[in-house]
Amino acid sequence: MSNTSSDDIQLAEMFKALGNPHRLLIFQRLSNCCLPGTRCDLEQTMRFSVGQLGEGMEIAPSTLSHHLKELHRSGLIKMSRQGKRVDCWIDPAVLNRLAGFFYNPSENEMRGDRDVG
Amino acid sequence: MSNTSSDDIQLAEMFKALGNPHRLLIFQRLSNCCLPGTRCDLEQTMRFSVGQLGEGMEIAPSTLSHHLKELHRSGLIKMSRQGKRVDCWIDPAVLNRLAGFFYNPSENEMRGDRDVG
DNA sequence: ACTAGTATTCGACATATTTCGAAATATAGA
DNA sequence: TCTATATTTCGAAATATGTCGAATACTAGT
Repeated sequence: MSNTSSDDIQLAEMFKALGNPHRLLIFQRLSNCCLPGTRCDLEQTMRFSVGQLGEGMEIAPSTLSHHLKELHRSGLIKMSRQGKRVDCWIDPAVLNRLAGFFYNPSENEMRGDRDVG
Repeated sequence: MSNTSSDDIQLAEMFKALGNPHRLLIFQRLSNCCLPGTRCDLEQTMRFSVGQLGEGMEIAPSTLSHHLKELHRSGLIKMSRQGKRVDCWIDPAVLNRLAGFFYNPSENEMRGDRDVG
C-alpha cells in the first residue's frame, strides 16, 4: 500500500468498526442524542452506560465489552468509569470529521439551505 | 440482534467495505471528482477503469477485482463494461446518504456559515 | 471484610477476510 | 481465427473477527 496516510488508516479503522451491525447499532444509540423532533444542547452529548447500551441486544456481556473496546480503539467513542458503571459517548468532532469525508461540495444545490439569505 | 432494520444492515455493509484500507483508497480516488480547488459538474461523476484504479496500489489484479466486487456489492460503487475495460464510479446519492448519517443537526453553529449576516 | 452489581480479560472455537497465482472469460483488432 | 489487453473466477493458505463461558477486576454499600 503505497499511498495511504496514517489519517486514512484511522478512517478505515473507524469504518471497520461501524461495519459490524452490533457496533453500528451501539453507535446509532449514542448519536441519536435527542428524541425525534427535539433539539439537544451542544455540551450535552448523550451518555449511556455499557449495560444500557447492551439492553435489547442479544449478545453476551463479554461480547458487548469487546465491541465497545473496538469502537473506542478506532476513536469513535469515549469511555469513562462513573462509579460502578462505565459511561460511553461520542465526541461531536468525530461526527463532523466523518460527515465531512462524504460531503461533496459540488452538491450544495441539493441541500438547498446554504445560500445567502 | 433484535433491533436492526435491513436499511441499517446495508449501511453496515457499506462501512465494512470502507473499512479496508485498499478499498477506502479506491473509494477516495472515485470521490475526488475534481482537482483541488476545482468544481465539477453534478452529472459528471468521475469514472476510472479497474486498471486505472489499481495503479500505484501494490496488489494483484485478482485482489483488486475482489475489492471492487465488495464495493459494488455493498452498493458503494457502480460498474459497467466499456469495451475491453470496466468503468467504476460513485452514485452521488450514496455520498448524500452517508454524509446524512453522520450529520448532527445540533451542531449548526460549529459549521460557522449558517448564521444571519 | 464481605457482598452485590457492573464491566473486562482470557482462552477457545467457528467463521470470515485478505491475499495470491493459475486458469478462464470478454473484447477489440489484425 | 489468432493475439493482445483487461478483468474475473477459482481454489488455497494465512490471518482476523465474532462469539461465548468462566474467571477476574472494580466500585459502592453493609
